[in-house]
Amino acid sequence: MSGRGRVPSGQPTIADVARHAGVAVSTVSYVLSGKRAISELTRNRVLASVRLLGYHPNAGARALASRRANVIALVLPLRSGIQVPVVMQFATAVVTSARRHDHDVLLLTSDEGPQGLHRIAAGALVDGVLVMDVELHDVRVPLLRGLGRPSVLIGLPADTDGLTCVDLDFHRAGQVCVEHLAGLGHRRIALLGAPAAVYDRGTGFAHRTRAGVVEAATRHGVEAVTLPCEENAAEVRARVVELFARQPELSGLVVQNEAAVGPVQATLAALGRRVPDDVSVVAVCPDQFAEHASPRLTSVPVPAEEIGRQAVSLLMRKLHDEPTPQVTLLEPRLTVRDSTAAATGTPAAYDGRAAAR
Amino acid sequence: MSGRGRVPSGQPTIADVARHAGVAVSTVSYVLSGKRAISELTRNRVLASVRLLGYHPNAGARALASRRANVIALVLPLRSGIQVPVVMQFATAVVTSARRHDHDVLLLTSDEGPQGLHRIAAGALVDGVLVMDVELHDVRVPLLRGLGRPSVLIGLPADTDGLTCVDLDFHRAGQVCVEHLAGLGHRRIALLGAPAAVYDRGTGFAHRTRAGVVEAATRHGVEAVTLPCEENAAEVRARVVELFARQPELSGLVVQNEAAVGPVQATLAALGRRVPDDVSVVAVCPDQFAEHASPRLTSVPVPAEEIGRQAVSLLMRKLHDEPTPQVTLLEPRLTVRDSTAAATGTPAAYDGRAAAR
DNA sequence: ACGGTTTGTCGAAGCGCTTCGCCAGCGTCC
DNA sequence: GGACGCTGGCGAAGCGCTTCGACAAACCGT
Repeated sequence: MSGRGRVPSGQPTIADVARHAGVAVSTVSYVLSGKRAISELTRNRVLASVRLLGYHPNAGARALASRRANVIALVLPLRSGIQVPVVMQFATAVVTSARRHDHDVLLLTSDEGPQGLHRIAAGALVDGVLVMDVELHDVRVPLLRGLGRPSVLIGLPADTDGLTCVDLDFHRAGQVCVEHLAGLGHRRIALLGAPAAVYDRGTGFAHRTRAGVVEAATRHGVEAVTLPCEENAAEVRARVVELFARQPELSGLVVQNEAAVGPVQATLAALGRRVPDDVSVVAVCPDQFAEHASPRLTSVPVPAEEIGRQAVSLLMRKLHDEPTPQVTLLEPRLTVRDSTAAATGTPAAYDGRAAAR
Repeated sequence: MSGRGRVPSGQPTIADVARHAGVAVSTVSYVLSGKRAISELTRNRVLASVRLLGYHPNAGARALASRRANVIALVLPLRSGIQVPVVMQFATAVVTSARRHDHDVLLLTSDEGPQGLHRIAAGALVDGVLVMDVELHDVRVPLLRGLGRPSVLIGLPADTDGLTCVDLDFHRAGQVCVEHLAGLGHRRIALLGAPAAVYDRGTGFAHRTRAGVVEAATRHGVEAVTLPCEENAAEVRARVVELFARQPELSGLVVQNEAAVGPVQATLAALGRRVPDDVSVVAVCPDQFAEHASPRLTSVPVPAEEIGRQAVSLLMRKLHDEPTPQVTLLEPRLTVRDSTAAATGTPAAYDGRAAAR
């Protein structure tokens, strides 16, 4: 009379495997998790049954019983001024790394905002959270602190206390670009940066790069101008023209704006300035992009893949209650290609007080 | 003596809510799901307790009991020749729509391959699957057919039997571009397409666009050349130069390759061909991209957002066992901007047998 | 030969939720 | 006024898994 009979799911359960292998359910569980010693003989019988029946543990049941979902959340930005290909690279690196740690990735967009994070975490849908594109004073930071689940940030907020953050060392990246140009003898350079909105909302990487550029320029006695730059061709052209109007002797350009790279090259060509003969260009952009430009660009790539991998492994460490550093900054590396060359300008152009500006 | 005492999770459970509201657990459940009538009075008491305690249902428990995870999988490509920004737009549209249907999105990359899909589906981690970038003879298609979970494909495989597919009508898109150019009087045009690899692996959109272009050209008595095109600037330049070598009278260009658009414009400028005075250019690319180019490009955008929304709502329909059409093709729309204009070439150039080729 | 470990396995108690069946109380209709 | 149908609510049985404690059996040293 008890036949309440819900339809069986179709998928074999751990009980089916146990029955088929002639062991207890718990034994199957221990074989699969390896949390207790099981004899070779039993293990093999169980594994054979698993394969034969095509058994896959039910994720919900597992999560419920073990209090671990084996899923992490990835919060991606979808705003303007975002380097789309970098985000994609990053996302795929995260998914791939997470899989290596036997986790899946739940995708969230920033626009669901803080309460999205809360919902996910409180509902135990995910064990931890990866947040990308963190701003200096990000509203999500306080939330993350009290989330009750481990999290790792990509990017550096102003106050990193109690957090775990990973990012490229953009300050150093700015320096590296300048040092490269300075080493080639360039004495008047400019940084063509991200759109103004990106600076305005306090996005760390833009500010840090600019600071690095300015600092290194000062240190090397190089005159440096920094300018934000929108992402449309006309605007880029205007900015470049403006730069050369302000400083005709300009011979080095650092471009941290993927969308601007093409237009910059076009504009320089139109102005009759050859790259790298008259103007050297260093870009902060993905390697692939730099390779495909013409001439191939000397660049400092954002190592999205490595940041992704690092972020995941830091998060895994936190999930296992292991200690993690608060801040992990990756060393930038500059790849020299065909867009930079030694300065040819008259040395007189460098009058010794260039660093003053 | 029963105090086996696992640590309580910290999060309030449905039992806590029930106790606090002075009702049965099932009543709380019914209030929250709305699956049975509950009096206004009780409902309000329960909802108040929910808010007060900050209750969020446990996703795992819910999935286990209801056999629905309220999660869908999104399989994204990470191969070359992929229009990255389109993919991103698409992904965010999917996440946003899914949230509107009270679902979350699990991100998979194609490289985990078929067994990744199987793992996810068999483990009941997701209720349904969205697969992007489907090829004509995609290995995943047979798998999807036997997956036991609903799925929706973005893109059109050769055989759509028993499937549900959404895509832009690329064949029509090809036609629309040609019709626009033909309408402006252009009689010799070319399609600069995706990288050769994309055609080789049988990616539907590339083939369909090309077919549409060829078909419409034939129909309108326009001479059309189609050429694949790699994504680096030097290669693009070579292709464009080649095109004009083969056909000096060329006055219309359809570009279906986002990365090529910039270099195409640069090359045309270098060849002394003005856009749109000498050559009209139509691009198949995101609107944003077309807006940011200079001159602004007449374009047929891939409506990633709408495809994403459609895909999600089709999947939801399948999850509720409602019937869905096998193929949903979205009508392309062409936006005229500044890169196309009436042909100025000598009418003599059109000798009446142009359609022959 | 006998306590004491170790090793391998089992049974059962949940994890937090949904859903089914049941029933008390009411208004309704001949 | 008794049979009937609704409404609103309750209790309990799972969903499929993990994990704890128990416990035979094998193995040890003495």
